[in-house]
Amino acid sequence: MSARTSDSSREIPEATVARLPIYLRALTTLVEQGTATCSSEELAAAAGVNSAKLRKDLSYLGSYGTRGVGYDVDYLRYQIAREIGVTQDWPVVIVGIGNLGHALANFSGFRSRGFRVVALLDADPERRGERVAGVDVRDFADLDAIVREHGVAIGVIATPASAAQDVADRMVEAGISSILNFAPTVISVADGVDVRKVDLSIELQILAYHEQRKQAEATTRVASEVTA
Amino acid sequence: MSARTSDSSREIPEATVARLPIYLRALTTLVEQGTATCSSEELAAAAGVNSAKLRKDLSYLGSYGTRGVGYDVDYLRYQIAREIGVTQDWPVVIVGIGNLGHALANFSGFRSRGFRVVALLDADPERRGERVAGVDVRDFADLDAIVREHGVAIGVIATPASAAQDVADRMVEAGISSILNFAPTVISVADGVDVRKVDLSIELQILAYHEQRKQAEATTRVASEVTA
DNA sequence: ACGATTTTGTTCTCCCGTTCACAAACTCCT
DNA sequence: AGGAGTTTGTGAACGGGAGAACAAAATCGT
Ligand SMILES: NC(=O)c1ccc[n+]([C@@H]2O[C@H](COP(=O)([O-])OP(=O)(O)OC[C@H]3O[C@@H](n4cnc5c(N)ncnc54)[C@H](O)[C@@H]3O)[C@@H](O)[C@H]2O)c1
Ligand SMILES: NC(=O)c1ccc[n+]([C@@H]2O[C@H](COP(=O)([O-])OP(=O)(O)OC[C@H]3O[C@@H](n4cnc5c(N)ncnc54)[C@H](O)[C@@H]3O)[C@@H](O)[C@H]2O)c1
Repeated sequence: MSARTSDSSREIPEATVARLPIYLRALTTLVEQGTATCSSEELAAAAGVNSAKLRKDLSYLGSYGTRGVGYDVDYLRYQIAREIGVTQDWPVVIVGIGNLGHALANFSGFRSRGFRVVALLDADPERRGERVAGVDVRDFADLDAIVREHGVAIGVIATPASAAQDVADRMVEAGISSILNFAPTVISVADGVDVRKVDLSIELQILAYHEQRKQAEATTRVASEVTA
Repeated sequence: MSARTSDSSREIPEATVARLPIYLRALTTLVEQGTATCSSEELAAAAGVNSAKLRKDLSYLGSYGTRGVGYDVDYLRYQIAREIGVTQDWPVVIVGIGNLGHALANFSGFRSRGFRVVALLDADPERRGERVAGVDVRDFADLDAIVREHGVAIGVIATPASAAQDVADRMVEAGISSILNFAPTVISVADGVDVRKVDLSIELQILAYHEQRKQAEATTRVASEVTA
């Protein structure tokens, strides 16, 4: 028997995967408000998307709604959490405990959303011994042991850009196969390793581009009104 | 004469706009290394994209390369910077000076990439008087005055999610028209205002999804090898 | 029991973005 | 000068995602 497609064979489009966490969050808010059911229209509004898109996204997971009624908030929330994989807890290591690393280590959203910081690592001996949010800062050289011990699959890079590629290489070597990179540099990894980046400067520059356009637009409008 | 399209009328696709900052960074690195010219192949490799895509992206800005030679690194860098709008300096305000706000205020990448933090604002009186990276933490109520004084167009939200929508509303009211939101919540704004979000939890959850897939895949592969 | 009403799940169409492939344009060497 | 070699800029084909629109399925009221 050929197991060509895996048993949970539904292939979920990347664009949909990126939105599932948003739906999950919106549903969690609804649960906290005591809402039992909601329509695709309501949930879409809460998530800031088109309702047709929401329904299509959910249809990739299965048929969890009831026509004429809507979705059971708690049930749908569980189904999405299961699909994403956050019903289990993911151990995470953070490398580079400077300004940003401290903020990340203190970030409560990790724990509450299915992630657990099992180690904080830094190359600088000065940093060590410090305790951030209940976790000791340890030597970067301990990476292998920690990954093996906790079965860590996800690593966060918060070092300067110059160190990011090296850290990524060491992570992959240690067995990590998903990396979230905060350093402003492109890192390359072997096939099968996922890298996502969070880049403040890029986001600001995108905003600046549109801002410039808006301002140019406003200027030419005024100019043309004057000449009219 | 109808000024239907603005004078710099080239409409740059959103996907391209999002990549221009990456090219800009790669070019800056090349300049620092003393490289005078580079081919689309080299630059694409540095930026982590396909070279055909790079060339098409650059073609929206104009024809700045030389066939058979490549691109003049410094010239192209300037052209991209101008197109994005980072040849001028953009004043920025950060609201919510907690863990993350401190890290952002200390982030050197702001200054070096065409942005200047002109104010740090917090609603908590306890925070005030503190000086972070040479800027005083001030009352959130001062927002209007600061925006007017410095002509601020870009605002960064680093408050808890519960305050984000309110902060966004106040920002827009004050005249800000581009917002970078770090709070894990959807904020809605009037037409003409751009919002971009940076969301750590979402990024981690996307990684978790793929990680789960990889692990399931590995398990079924082992299983089928055993039965084979 | 049955029609009116609501809301999902899905099909169909359009558009944007990616990639291939190649002619045009430039350099360099003889 | 001219041909060989390189590299850009772009036309064309292709794939995936967004949104409109609607049939199917459920509830509710009578
Ligand atoms: N601070 C921010 O708000 C912010 C925002 C966006 C991006 N970033 C990026 O995040 C990264 C970290 O920023 P930061 O402000 O925290 O910098 P930082 O200098 O305060 O901290 C960097 C830390 O990484 C450690 N480090 C350096 N090399 C290392 C290595 N090879 N292995 C392990 N640890 C190593 C250093 O000892 C230091 O503690 C930078 O790349 C920065 O550009 C920061
Ligand atoms: N710490 C992180 O690494 C991290 C990562 C991702 C996202 N976030 C998000 O960023 C936000 C800030 O995180 P944090 O860890 O810095 O939280 P924090 O509680 O340390 O800081 C929040 C700050 O916002 C201020 N504030 C609250 N309401 C305000 C208002 N109405 N106007 C102005 N200021 C107000 C508070 O006084 C406080 O100083 C949160 O939404 C968090 O979920 C944080």
